[in-house]
Amino acid sequence: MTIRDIETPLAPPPTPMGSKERLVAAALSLFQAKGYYGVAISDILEATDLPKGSLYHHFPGGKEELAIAAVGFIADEVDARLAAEFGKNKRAGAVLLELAHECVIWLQRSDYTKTPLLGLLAASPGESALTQAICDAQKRWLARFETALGGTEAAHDKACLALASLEGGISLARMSRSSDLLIRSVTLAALHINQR
Amino acid sequence: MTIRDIETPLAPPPTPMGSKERLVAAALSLFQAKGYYGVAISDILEATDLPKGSLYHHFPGGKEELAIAAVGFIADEVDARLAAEFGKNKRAGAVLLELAHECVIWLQRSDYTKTPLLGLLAASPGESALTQAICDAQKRWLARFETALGGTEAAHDKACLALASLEGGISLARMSRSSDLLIRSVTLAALHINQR
DNA sequence: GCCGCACTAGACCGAACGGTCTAGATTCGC
DNA sequence: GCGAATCTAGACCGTTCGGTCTAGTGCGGC
Repeated sequence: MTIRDIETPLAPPPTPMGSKERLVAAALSLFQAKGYYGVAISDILEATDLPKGSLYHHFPGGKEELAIAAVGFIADEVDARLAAEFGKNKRAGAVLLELAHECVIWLQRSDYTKTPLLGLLAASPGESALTQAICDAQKRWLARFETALGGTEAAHDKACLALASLEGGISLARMSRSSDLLIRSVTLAALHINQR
Repeated sequence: MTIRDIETPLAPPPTPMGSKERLVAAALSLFQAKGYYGVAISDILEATDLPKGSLYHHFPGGKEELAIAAVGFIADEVDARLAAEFGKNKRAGAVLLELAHECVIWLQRSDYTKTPLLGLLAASPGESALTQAICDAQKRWLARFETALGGTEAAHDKACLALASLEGGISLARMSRSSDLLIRSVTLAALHINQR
């Protein structure tokens, strides 16, 4: 695993990443693969080829602060993506499908080791700031779907189904090492969401 | 955390559990809360009040073998439950809802620290026997839904949606510390599944 | 030139990790 | 009653963990 394996979903970095950005990118990638406890600081340092001093300079809060930054990064990334897609007046089901297809690509690229969104990061210390950050990210994504679907009570339900089928589908896909189950569950969910 | 906090979903143990069963039960409960890497052997021993010698006597393969046993336990438990429910000729949507409601109870009982099914255990060493065991469990549950839904291609799709919405919904619920999102996504999925 | 600051570099620390091993207790067939 | 098998008990081991700390490096303004 080197820093080159880590790609931001859209917009490959035009400027060479600084140490801080590289740490966040590597941390995100590793956490998505093995969860919070499964990743050692030394793993992250190895992936970035940076010494310990750099990490604790940029993230005095250590592992948890870095993890929170990683969550914030992916949260922003996906949120911006959702905003852009919905801005084109796309139907919610179509946006969900698009997001799912991108997740499939990530899954395949990582040989089904990485969980694209936040799934595995949920294996984190309970009641911590990290858990809160993950929760916030999910709330933001949920809200995007909800407002795009009209903001009604039914829209809320549909948004829940969208996100749940996506996260759940990713989990099933990663375990079975095949994107099939993810595609199936998400397309069916998209179908239902697009109905009025 | 004591052994008393751990409850099998149905059938509270009539006979006092032996050391081996207690280890499996405690391990399952802890793994569901913090994932594979998040649980130390010492945590399990503390929860069961058993010495290390006992663990390595019953599970010479150590942590991973114990985790596999825990996965097998919950897999059988849920599988048997599904078989029983489907045996009553219940509609798949109704069975899904029932399972979800049981998950809600577990979530609430654990104050949203435990992930009822296998979600968090997915944070496990890739390519291991443990990952395989998790995958097998999910395959079995999926097959139950699939055959109950008629065994067609559409049935397969619906089964995927059922499991994905359940696992995904659990994840959302745990993070938000509220069963609301789980209920919403699962009821919507159940609705769709019951349609022909 | 040179001072100050942001950052790199990695030795070092105590604690906790998973796992091994030997000694003792208990239970069982006979 | 007794010996073997099963299980409990916990000291012990080497490794790795997250985190601290001091020394050094490079680059900016002045």
